Amino acid sequence: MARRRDALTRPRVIAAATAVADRDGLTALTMRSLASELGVAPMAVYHHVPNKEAILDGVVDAVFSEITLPDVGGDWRTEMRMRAASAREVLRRHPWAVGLLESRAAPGPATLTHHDTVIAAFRAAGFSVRQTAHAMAVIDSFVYGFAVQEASLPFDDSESLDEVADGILDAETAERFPHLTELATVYVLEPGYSFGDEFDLGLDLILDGLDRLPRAAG
Amino acid sequence: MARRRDALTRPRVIAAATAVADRDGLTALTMRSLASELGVAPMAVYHHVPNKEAILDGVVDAVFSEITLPDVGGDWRTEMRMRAASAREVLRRHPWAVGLLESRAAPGPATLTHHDTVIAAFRAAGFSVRQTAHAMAVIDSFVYGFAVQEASLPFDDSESLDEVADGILDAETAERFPHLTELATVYVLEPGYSFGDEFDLGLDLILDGLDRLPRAAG
DNA sequence: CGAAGGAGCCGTACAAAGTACGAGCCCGCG
DNA sequence: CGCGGGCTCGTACTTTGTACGGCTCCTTCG
Repeated sequence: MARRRDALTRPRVIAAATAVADRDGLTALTMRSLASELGVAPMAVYHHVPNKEAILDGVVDAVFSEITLPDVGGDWRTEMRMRAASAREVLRRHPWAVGLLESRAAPGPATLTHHDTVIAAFRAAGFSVRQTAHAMAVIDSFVYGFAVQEASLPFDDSESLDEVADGILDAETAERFPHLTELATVYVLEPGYSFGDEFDLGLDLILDGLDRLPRAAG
Repeated sequence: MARRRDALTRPRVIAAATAVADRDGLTALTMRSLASELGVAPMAVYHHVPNKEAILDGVVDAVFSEITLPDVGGDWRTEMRMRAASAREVLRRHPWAVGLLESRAAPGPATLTHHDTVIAAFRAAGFSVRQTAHAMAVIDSFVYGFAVQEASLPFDDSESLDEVADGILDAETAERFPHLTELATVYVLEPGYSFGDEFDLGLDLILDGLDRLPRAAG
């Protein structure tokens, strides 16, 4: 099929789009920058993809494919903790992907595979269909929402957030938002704090809650 | 200050932007459509706002201001349930807002007020600073993530999702994703199902988990 | 009451981005 | 060796954000 060397393909287009978004941000991902990344003229891309929307769909699905799938039949808490951690890591590697999720209705094959496998893992652990739906809704909401918050953090985790705080927490602000200021100064701004740690705390809280549900088999 | 009648103001600009986004979607919110909504020439807007980014910042803050604040000193579970429900409802009214959250680093005054009040409510209920941070991280992640998922649903909740399902769940798909198909057919596609119900379930699970934390005073 | 000044508004124009259209090129097959 | 068609490209049109400078009308002060 590949007539000439290094022929363009849909996967190569998607991969290049991901690379550009990772490197320069989602807004920098234009048909022209993408073509440049591929070493090709802008219009060449359109023979492998109908439009930019399709590229974004493909990119989201590619991101999903990076998430490690749970082992069906393994301990569900272990597997789900692993999957959630992997999802968070992937979404941290591609922060722009979270914003894309919201606008994409049609899931791709990797996304469907992901969900199917997760459902299988829950069912194998004795969760009822209904419980599985509940469990996935909570966990996925938490993971996505956490990713949204991480993406909107103005610093790159444990970077000099003092500077950032200084910009926001001036004297007047501190007076108007005393509780926010307290939280920031006595906790968030302490050395060693990492918002990322909240992920494990929250996830454990949710997994504990799910563990408490009455279940058929263990 | 308002020299002529119906003078443009920053709040009016933000409100009009919100209206356009609600009515026609975020992509339809352009400087030109916004100006048209205001009955004004495109460039007129720039005398009240430095650029489009500032409008989006303002819109996000305006959305936050719509969320009902918790009553500091009230029962924290009741208050937080109410706040979360309000937040979800607001984000359902403005589905495009979720995607904006991710790209906006600088919080506006309404956003700061919101967070400050929530912190105050937790602290008043006996949560330590650290526990408050944990609690907010879980709850907010859940709420945002749930909103993301709701926004990406291809149907308007309890609309004819049979049609949508028919499009996705053809014979081949059903074979490749058996667990997904099972979940869909025996639960999601049953009459009376609403993804929104998962919100209350998940929220209760989280609030239960928070309730189990050792706390100073009630 | 009139002139000055500035605030608010607008018309024009340009750069960047998505993409339609049709021509050119190059490969494998006959 | 020639041909057909898939891949690529150049050009150009539309839409969007926004810089620049002019116009207009209210407010203020003499």
